[in-house]
Amino acid sequence: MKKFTPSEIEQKWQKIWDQKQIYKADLNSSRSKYIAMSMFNYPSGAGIHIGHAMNYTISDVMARYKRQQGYESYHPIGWDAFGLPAENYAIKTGVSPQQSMAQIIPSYHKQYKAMGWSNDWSKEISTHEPRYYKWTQWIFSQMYKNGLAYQEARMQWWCSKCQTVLANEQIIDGKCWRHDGADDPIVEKKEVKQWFFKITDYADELLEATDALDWSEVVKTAQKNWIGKSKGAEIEFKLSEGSEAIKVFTTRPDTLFGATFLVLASEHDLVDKITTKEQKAEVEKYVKESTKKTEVERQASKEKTGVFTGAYAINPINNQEIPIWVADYVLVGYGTGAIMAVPAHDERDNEFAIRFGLDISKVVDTKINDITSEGLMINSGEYNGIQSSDAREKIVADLEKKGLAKEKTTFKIRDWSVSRQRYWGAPIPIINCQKCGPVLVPDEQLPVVLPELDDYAPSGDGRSALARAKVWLEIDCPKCGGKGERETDTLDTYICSSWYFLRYFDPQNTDKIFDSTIANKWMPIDFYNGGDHATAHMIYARFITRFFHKLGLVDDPEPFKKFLFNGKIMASDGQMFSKSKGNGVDPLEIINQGYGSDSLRVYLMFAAPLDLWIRWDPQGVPGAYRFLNRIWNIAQEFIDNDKDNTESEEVLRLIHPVIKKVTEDLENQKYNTAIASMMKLTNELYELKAKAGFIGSNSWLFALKSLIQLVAPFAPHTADELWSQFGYEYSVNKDHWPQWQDKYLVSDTTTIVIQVNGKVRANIQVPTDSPEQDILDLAVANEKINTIIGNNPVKKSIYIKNKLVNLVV
RNA sequence: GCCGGAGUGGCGGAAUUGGUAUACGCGCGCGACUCAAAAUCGCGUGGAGCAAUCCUUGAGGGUUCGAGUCCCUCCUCCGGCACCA
Repeated sequence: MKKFTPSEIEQKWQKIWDQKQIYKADLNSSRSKYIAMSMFNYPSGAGIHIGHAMNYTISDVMARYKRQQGYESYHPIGWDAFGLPAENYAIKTGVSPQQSMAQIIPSYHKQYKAMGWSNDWSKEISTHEPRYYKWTQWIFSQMYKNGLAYQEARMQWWCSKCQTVLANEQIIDGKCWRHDGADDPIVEKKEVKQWFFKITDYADELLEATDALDWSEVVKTAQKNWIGKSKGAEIEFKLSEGSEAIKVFTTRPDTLFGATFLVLASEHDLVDKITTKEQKAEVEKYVKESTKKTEVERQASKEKTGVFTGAYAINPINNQEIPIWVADYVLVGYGTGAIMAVPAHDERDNEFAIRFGLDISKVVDTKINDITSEGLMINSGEYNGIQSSDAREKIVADLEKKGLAKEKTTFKIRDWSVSRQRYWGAPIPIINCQKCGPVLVPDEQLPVVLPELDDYAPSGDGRSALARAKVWLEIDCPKCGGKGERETDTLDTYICSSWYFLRYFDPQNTDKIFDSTIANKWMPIDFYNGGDHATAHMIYARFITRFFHKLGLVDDPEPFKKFLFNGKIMASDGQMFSKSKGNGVDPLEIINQGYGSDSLRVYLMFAAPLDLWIRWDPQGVPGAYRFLNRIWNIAQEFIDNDKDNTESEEVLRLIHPVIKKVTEDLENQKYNTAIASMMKLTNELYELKAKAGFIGSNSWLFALKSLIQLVAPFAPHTADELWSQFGYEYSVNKDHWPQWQDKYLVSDTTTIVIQVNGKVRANIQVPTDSPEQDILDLAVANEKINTIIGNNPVKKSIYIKNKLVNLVV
C-alpha cells in the first residue's frame, strides 16, 4: 500500500500541469466560458502570506469546479505592480522598481504554482510594463477627449511622509493609509493642480445599477453610501444689500419658514465679498484657522465654531432678514457649500443656534424628541396645516415660479483625483506647452515610457522625481512645436486596476486596448472575490467599464457578475498578521512541513463560511491532512484488493446525495459544508467497510471515483494522483464532474420523529411515503409514547410527510 | 450617531429556511496496534443527575401543535459610513 506523500505528488503534478498546459484557456473555444478570479496581487518583497493563500484559493476552487464541469474555464494571472512600496524601496536602496519587479515576480510564480492554483500563465500581465500602461495612458486620453478628464487647482489631502496627494479613500482616521501608525503625521491640506476624472457624471447610473448586482450585500450598501444620493432643492437667498445671492442646498425645503440664518463654508467664494468692515478681521482669522485644520481636528472638537459675517440675506419665503455666518461644520465640497440653517429641525443647526444665541423657530409639528421627523406645518403662513412632505413640493414649486428655487439632486461622491506626484506609476500623457497649455500626447506616441533614474525620491516641490529627468522632461509641443514639458504626475494606480480584467482577454494586443469580440464573449467576469476595496477599486472598475461601454468597447456595462467580499484571516491571537509583530504564517512553510498545499487549501476553505473572518488555527491543517489521508488510504485499499462486479445500493445511496450536496454548495460558494459532507461520506465508507466490506464492488469504485472528482477542486494534486492510480485518463481536473441520480437520493425507509406536545419522545422506522394513518397508528401504538400519553385522548395530530408526527394531548 | 451583519458545546462552525439543535472539524478522554512513542484505526464527548428524567441556541416576553429560525423589548460584539444639510 502506497503512503500518502504530498511533497512528492504535488511537485510531480505541478510539473505535469506546466508541461501539458492544462490550465491554458482557449479564448476562442466553442465551449461555454467561465472566468473566476481574485483581485490581482501587489508583488512585494515579502512574498505571499496566508491571507493571499485564502483569497486566491477561493477563486481557484470555482475555476477548477467549472473546468471539471466542461466549461472553458479561465483563471487569469496578473500583477498590480505600480505603487508606493516598490518606489520607497528604490529610494532606500537605489534599486530601480523595474529591476526589483523583475526579481520579485518570478519568485511569486513559484509560490503561486506551489499553491496549486490553476492560472493560465501564457496570458500573464503586469501593470508596470509599457505594453500594458500604454493603454492605461490611452484611457486617460479617451477620458480627456470625451470631456471626462480635467485639471483643477484644489485643496488636496497631502501626506508629508509620502510627499504626495491622497484621495479621500486613502485617508484612514485622518492619516495616510500607508502611514496610519501612532507616530505618523496627520494629513494636511495643500493647494495642488490635479487631474480629475468626472466620475460624478456616472454617479446616478452607478447607483441605479447597484441593487441588481449579485454581490455581497455589505459591498452594495457601502457603495450606495459612498455615492450618497440625496434629493432636495436649491434655494436662492438674495443679500439685503448688493446684487449677490447665495444658493443653498436642502433636503427639507418644507422647513424654509424656520430658516433663521445662513451658514457658509470657510472656503465659500462669497465669504470675502459679503463680510462687513467691522467683522473682517474676525472672519479672516477664523477662515485661516479652519482651512488649516484637518478633518480629525474638526471632528475632535464637538463644539460648533463659527463667526458672523455682518451681512444679511432675505428668506425668499417670508422676506425676513436673516444673518449670514461662516462655520466649518458646513463643507465646501458638498451641495453648494452653503446651507440654510433650520435650528428647530436640524440637530447641528440647533447646536449652533444655541451656542451663538440665534433664533429658533419651529415650523413642523413633530414629536417632542424627534425634531427631524415629519408632521403638520405650523408657523408657515399659507402652508399651515398641511403635511410637511406635501409642503416640500409646494414650496419649491411656488418659489420656482419666481426663479428662486429648483429641484436638485446632490451626491457625496466626488470626482476622482487621478494625479499622483510620484515616480512609480504610468506617466500622464500630457505635454504642458508654454503657449497652448496642456496638450494631449498623440495616441501614436504612446506609451510615454517611464525613464529609469538614479534617484527616485520626490523632488520636494510637490512634483515627482520625473521633474529631474531633464532629457525626458523637455519636449516640443505636439500642437505648436514650441517649448513644452512633460507632465510629471503619474496616474493613480487605481486606474491600472480598474480595467486589467479586460486586458486578460487580449494581453498582447499592440493596436487596441483589447479586441471587443473576444471581450464580449468573456465578459462579464463570472466570479470575483477579494477582502478589500469594497468601495474604491470596485467603484472605479465599474466606472471604467461603463465608460468603455459608452465607447462601444464592451456590451455589458457591469464588469463583475458575482462578487464575493470574503473575510480575512487573523493570527491565532486575534491580531492582524504583520511583519513587525512577527506573527505571520508563510504558506510555503506549511507546505514544506510535509502537509502540502492540498491540506492547506482544504483547511482554509473548510474553517468557516468564506465571508467570515477566521483565526489561524495551527491544528487546522493537520486535520485537513488527516481527511485527505483517509481518502488516500481507502483508495489504496481498493487498488490493492480483488474486484468483483457486484453492485451495492447501500453504497450508491451514500454517494449520490453527496454529489448533489457538493455540486450545489459549490454553486453557492458554501465550501465549508461541501467539505464537511465529503468528510462525512469518507467516515461512512470506513464504517461500511468495517461492517460489510464492499471494497471490491462496482459501487465502491463509483463512490471512490466520485469522491476523487468532488475533492479535486480543493485538493487537485491528490485527486490527480489517485485518478491516475485508478487508471483513468489524465486529468481529473478537466472535464470530470460526477452526476447524481435522483433515484438514489431517497431511501426506502425513513425515520419518523414522534413528538408529544412538541417534544421529541421517540422515533420509528417506516417505509418511505407511508400513508398518514399508518404512521399515526404506529405512533400511538409505540410503547414509550403510550406510557407518556396514558389515558389522555389525542386532541390533535400534525403529520409532516417523511419527517415527524406531533401528538397533542 | 446612522447603516449593515452576527451572538449556538472547551474552540471553528452545521441546521433541508418553522419540523430530531449541536452535522463536520479541532481539542479532550478511553481502547487497539507498539518494547515505547508518533502515525493509524475503533469508541466516547452540550450541561445536571446513579437513574428515570430535566435543562440548553446573548436576556426577557409573544405567536405556533412545534421557534436557533418569525414578531416585540433589551444587552453585547464585529464591519462600514460619519457635521453630506
